[in-house]
Amino acid sequence: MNGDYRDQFDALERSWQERWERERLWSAPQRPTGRKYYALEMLPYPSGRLHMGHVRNYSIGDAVARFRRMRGDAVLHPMGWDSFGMPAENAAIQRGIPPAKWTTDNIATMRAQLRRLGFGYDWGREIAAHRPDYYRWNQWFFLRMLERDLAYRSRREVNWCDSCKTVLANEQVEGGKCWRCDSVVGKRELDQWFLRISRYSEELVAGLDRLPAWPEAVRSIQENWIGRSIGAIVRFPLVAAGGDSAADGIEIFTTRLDTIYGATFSVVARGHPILARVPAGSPQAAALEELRREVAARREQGHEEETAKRGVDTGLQVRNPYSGESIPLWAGNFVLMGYGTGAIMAVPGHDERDFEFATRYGLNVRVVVESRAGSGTIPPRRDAGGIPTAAMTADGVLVNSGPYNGLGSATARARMVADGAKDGRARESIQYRLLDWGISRQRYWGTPIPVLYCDRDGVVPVPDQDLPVILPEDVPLTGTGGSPLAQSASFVTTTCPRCGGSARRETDTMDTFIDSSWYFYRYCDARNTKAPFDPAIVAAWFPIDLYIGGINQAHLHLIYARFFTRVLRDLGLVTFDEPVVQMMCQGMVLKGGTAMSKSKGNIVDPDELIRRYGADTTRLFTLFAAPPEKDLEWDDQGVEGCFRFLERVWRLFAPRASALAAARDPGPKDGADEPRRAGLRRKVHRTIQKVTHDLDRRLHLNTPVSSLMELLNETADVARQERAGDEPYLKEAGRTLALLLQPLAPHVSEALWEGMGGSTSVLKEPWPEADPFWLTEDEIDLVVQVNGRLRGHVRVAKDAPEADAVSRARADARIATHLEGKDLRKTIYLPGRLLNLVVQ
RNA sequence: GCCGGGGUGGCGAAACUGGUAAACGCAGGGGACUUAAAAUCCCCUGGCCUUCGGGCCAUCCGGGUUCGAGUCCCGGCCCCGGCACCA
Repeated sequence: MNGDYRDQFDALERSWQERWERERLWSAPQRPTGRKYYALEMLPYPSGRLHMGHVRNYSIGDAVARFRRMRGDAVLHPMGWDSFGMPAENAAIQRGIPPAKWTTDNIATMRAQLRRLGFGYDWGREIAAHRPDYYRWNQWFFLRMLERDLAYRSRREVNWCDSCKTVLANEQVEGGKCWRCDSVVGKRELDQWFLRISRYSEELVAGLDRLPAWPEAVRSIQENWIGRSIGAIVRFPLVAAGGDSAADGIEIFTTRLDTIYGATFSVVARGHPILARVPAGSPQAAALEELRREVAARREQGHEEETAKRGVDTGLQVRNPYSGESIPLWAGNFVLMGYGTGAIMAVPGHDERDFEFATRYGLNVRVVVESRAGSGTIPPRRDAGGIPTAAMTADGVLVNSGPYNGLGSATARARMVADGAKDGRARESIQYRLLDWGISRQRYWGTPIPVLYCDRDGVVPVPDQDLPVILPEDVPLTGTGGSPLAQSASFVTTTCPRCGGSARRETDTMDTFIDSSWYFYRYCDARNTKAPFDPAIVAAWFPIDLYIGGINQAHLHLIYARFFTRVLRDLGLVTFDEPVVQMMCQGMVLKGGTAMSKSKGNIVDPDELIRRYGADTTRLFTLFAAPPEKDLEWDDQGVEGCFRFLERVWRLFAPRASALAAARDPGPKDGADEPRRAGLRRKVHRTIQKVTHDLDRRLHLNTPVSSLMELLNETADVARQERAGDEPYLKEAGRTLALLLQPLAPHVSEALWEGMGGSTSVLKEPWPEADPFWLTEDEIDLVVQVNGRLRGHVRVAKDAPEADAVSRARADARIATHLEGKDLRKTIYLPGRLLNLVVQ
């Protein structure tokens, strides 16, 4: 250990990386015995090269993994590749590189980058989604879901990205645009495979309350996304020509049953089955057809829903089962077939949308809820003729509501649904915004969906023993649309396992979010060829103690992962509901105030940083510059600062390393009577305490770096005036620094440790423990306040009686001036901390 | 509009459960070393006033609770994120 840090960090880092791998230090046991820790970071898509977001994510995870390792936990810290997806296919289309080659080349590059950063992964558990030994289990899970009616085929309107030529799940449409290519998403009606995530809506939303160590933002996003509404379904019978209630009718969903006496019309979605009752050839039928055509055309082009509400009077009438009144039935563009029952009762007096619609078409507005006196809600605004000019949407007191007059809204809702339930008019209902997960993709680079179509037997699942259905390689990729697999005759043509006749394979592939919905289980038992994993091994490693990734996955991957876990539970493969105990969402890495991107030209290249400063500096800066969950503004000079810190560590300890290695360790209370040595020892032990607390309980990674900088500064102060006999104390400081640095700058940590006599990797050393003796002092500087304002300090014993502290304070000249001529009314005394003198 | 998260020096940020606001770092200023520069090392750096002892004002704004509030409560402003014809 000598020479300049600058000249040797590269060789030093590489040699320790080799040593970690040679000694297999990150190889986790097949099954942990004793305390375990599963540290997981979101697996990367192999896009080509690592970006700073990856570096930040993985630096945080590696710091925690190294810390836990030194604390003695069996640590599982795996890495893998989310390697199915469209960029690979686009590379093939644009540059003629086979997707598999593009993908494996990128993986090789990025794996080398991860190694060069020194991240401690158990590479023996590496997985890649595009490999048949992984995706066969996607197929296996799909078949299990098919058996349980959790996977089903349905024709419905789906999101269509015309640029990506594929269907998108709702979760993958952001603000009406494709999450991947940002082009406008339209609607198409297609036959698709769906996973019945809606069966778990209630569980998924209720389970959020049992995730206290998840960020509030993630829970809130998921809650909004699932969108639970409590209300009632009410049956409105159709009014027959003669005025009687007909046998059929419509069901509406409402959260405001208390306003039902104000329903002056009803509106159904343009695809509602009741519209079959509109007489063919009637003017209403023609108008309806016109509405459908217009809306469909606009939607296909990606104009989501129009802002203007439009509708057609169907000429049909339905009967309000509470008031008995007959009201007109309309079809409207703003009612969605996919939510609730596809039909609403319209209460324009108390609902803004209904009011807008009623105003446009001159329909009646009736007030049935008045604001409660003194409630602070605004009463319905009315024009001179007493006609409301806006909807009053707040709860209040019922009027014009027959037997329910005078009741509060909440009471009325409860009573009305109970009354309705008795005679079948209404029933309580909870609706969710969350729709089933459409997983069919008309693309090549994904998991083949393991079903086939037989003319005789219909949809036939591929038998388990025929898995995996291998993704064929002889497929022309043109990007012109349609499922590429349909072009491979040898793939499509097969025989039906039931009748032996000819059959066609499904040519769509699975959404790649399937791949990442269960990969964290596979890590536990990554080479299992008989099953996706051994439940006993998963039981030993789970749950994931800490999962780190971007918050942009909150309503995507993080919901799918929770859904899959529940499916696995129902399959008997796991015994818990939630896979992740603690979730951390790291902030973005910005430069110049915006996210790094090629188009903005503000990219910082990890390789360049490693070349100039090394992995330790790169990691240290990403940890130091901001707390993990906040966005990090890149600062080239800040990076220099972190490099300087490591240089200073080196300069302080390298020249004296062998002397310190030879020095004895200080005894428990050695140096206690010498202020500079005692001061240094106190700093050492306080630093241990602070760093441990921040890493263990708070997961703050920026403050430990600060603490270690402080320790270095104080050690340097002592060393500057070094005296004979200081070696044991400098040794303690240096060795402690080496140990505490391991999670943050592991290579320097190892070199320091070795230089000062360590014979093994720091990873095998126990995490240091603070000695309580050095955490307290007998005499302390007591803070003295007068009326809550700092006026000075007095030196007293740490447990001095109050009277002593007060008399010492009075004796202080400065404090005394603030007490002069005033009465001491009260004293607040916290021994060892603070004295507040309240005077008047 | 609804839901969530935030506003602390020139900048990134500290401040554990209410107890010395601004630790640590960056930038800036001054000094040492040097023929010089770089590097390194040391000191200073929230604002205003000062008789150089210190005093006053400061954590988005306005109130409140408290001996004491960046931290707790009420009201408001601004920024960021999510959802948004969801009945």
